[in-house]
Amino acid sequence: MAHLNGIKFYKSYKAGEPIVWAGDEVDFVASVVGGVATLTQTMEDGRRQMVGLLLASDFIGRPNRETVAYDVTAISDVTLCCFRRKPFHEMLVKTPHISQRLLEMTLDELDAAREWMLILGRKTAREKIASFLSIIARRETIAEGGDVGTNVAFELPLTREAMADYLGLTLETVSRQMSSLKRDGVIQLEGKRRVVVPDFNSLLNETGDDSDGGVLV
Amino acid sequence: MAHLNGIKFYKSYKAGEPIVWAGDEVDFVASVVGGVATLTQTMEDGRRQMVGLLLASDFIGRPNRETVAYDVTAISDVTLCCFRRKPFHEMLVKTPHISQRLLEMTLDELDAAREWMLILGRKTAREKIASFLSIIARRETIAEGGDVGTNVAFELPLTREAMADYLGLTLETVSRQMSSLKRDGVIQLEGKRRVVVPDFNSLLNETGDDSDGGVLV
DNA sequence: CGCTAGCTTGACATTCTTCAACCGGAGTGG
DNA sequence: CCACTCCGGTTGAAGAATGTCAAGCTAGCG
Repeated sequence: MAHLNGIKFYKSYKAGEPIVWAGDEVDFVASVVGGVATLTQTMEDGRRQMVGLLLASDFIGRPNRETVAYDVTAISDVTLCCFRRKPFHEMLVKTPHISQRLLEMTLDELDAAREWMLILGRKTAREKIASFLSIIARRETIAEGGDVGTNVAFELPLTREAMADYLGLTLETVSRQMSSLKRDGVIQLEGKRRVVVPDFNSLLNETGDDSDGGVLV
Repeated sequence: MAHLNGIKFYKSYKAGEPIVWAGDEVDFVASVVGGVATLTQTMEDGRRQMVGLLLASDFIGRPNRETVAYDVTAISDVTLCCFRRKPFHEMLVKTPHISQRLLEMTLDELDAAREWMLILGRKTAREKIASFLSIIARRETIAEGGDVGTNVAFELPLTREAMADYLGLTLETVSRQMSSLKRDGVIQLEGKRRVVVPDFNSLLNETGDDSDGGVLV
């Protein structure tokens, strides 16, 4: 573990700055220290789908691959803790503990991707927004070591457009559904970005997910 | 590796048979030997999204988890090679090589899931079908050690309904788009399940993906 | 003070779903 | 042997959800 410290270095990016483009060769892997970054795929005609939302402690890159498959973009000011790929990979081979940890993290991401697939493939626009909000609420409050009680408030890390790319919607639809949830008293907005959830369960009811299965671990 | 053989056993399932239900406790992990199985998520009201399509050599289960997060269903006659979870997990700890291999496989699955997310979130029905067909064509022909030349033919492992669950569509839309691709000469159908692709590039053109980026590794 | 970026809202167009009818082949039982 | 039925699939017509285009709003900033 101490050896890990020997090969690490930090990089910072301003909000909006690209970190790497799909197809780029990158000689490091990294872990997010602070800020928010996104993984996105773009089609020729400009349609875009977010495929990863990276918050603190999330991992970027494949130990074994030289190139990156997705655009990685800093969406707020971001700091990365980077490791040169080669020494990192060697260490991975020597330190089974780390590769097991990495496996666990990857399996978690895979689970998240699969939940995301359900959202993209089968949920209505309103359910998509509600699901997104509850996911963010969970991640934010868990990051703060808090519990998801009845009264939750948090800051959206994404613009409406980025939310649209996350959810496979247009930004107009996102905006309309946010307004609709607000009209119906499910959420309150303080400014454009701060969301207050007076009753978290009523938000969960809007997600379309198995109700009260969410004991909120 | 020899030790692995000591703890393995085989199980078989008939087409249509459930292998495990989401939430079940399962004391083994497994690898698909033959046949096709699916991972699906179901919402209360019956909406269903496939989140994994398991062909030969694909892996089922999490080394560290007792319960399973998705419904696993045999969609053709399936044979699994199973390992009791505990000994498997112990072996994972002792044999770093295996956990690295598993990490690679999981990262591949994550990449596949992300490609899938683009399909679900941003592609039109026609593009979804074309993408699905080209994915299956690749997997089938690669499995047979073949190359994806100009003239490709393969058997669909899924019913129209299962394709719909894969692509986030209704089965009617799947059927219509299959007919449309056939009318336009992109594919030919022999019976309901066998697909002939006279010109693979023209199928790729319909996927919406970056053209000719697909050098078909 | 006016501009711009991010957002909201409206009117209209499009895509996909929903509901319904129908088709054909494979079993199945009388 | 022949109707019958069931399953998977196809097709049509109508409706709903979401996308598209366009206008306008607000806050922050040069």
